Amino acid sequence: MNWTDERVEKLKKLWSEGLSASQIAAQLGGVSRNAVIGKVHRLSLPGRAKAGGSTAAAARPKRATSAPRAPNYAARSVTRTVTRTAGATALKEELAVDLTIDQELQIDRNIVLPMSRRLELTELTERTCKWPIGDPLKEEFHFCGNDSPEASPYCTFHARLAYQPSAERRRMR
DNA sequence: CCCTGATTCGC
DNA sequence: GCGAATCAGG
Repeated sequence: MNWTDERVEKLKKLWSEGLSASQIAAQLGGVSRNAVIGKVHRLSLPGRAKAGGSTAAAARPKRATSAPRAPNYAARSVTRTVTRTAGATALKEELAVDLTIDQELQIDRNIVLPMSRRLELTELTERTCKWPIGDPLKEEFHFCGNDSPEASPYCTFHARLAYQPSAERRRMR
């Protein structure tokens, strides 16, 4: 694979967006993360903020200091709205999620869903969350990609959604 | 062990 | 210029 103008342009774009070298390599295809890093240097693109940082640390949105969680021992349901733009149309998706106590969600302000690494199908590995996000027919479709423990197909968050016992069953217990 | 970027150096 | 090997780090 050679560095066509197109590929270089894509590299620049993704790098500036804070994707890791390996993620960029996976999206470009046909190159290793070393190749990407090497190219980044040759282009003398700005490096990452701190050396040896982990997952797109520079681009990771910093979370506001967490607000105190309401001490509520009953399960409750929360509806939240996610807005995204598709073309000129703003779509709204509503997710109703059953919350139990001490779920590591932030009910805080806007940041409701755990950040995802927005991995492409080809970027998934044995230990990345394979929870699909978005419409498979659309460009922005991706997978969660967060760490999935113990060869689980999902991260801890999505495993709870995937394997959520029915409300009935929970009441029985 | 998993991952990250940085550097070196033979090609 | 390229990128695998290696290094340094979380």
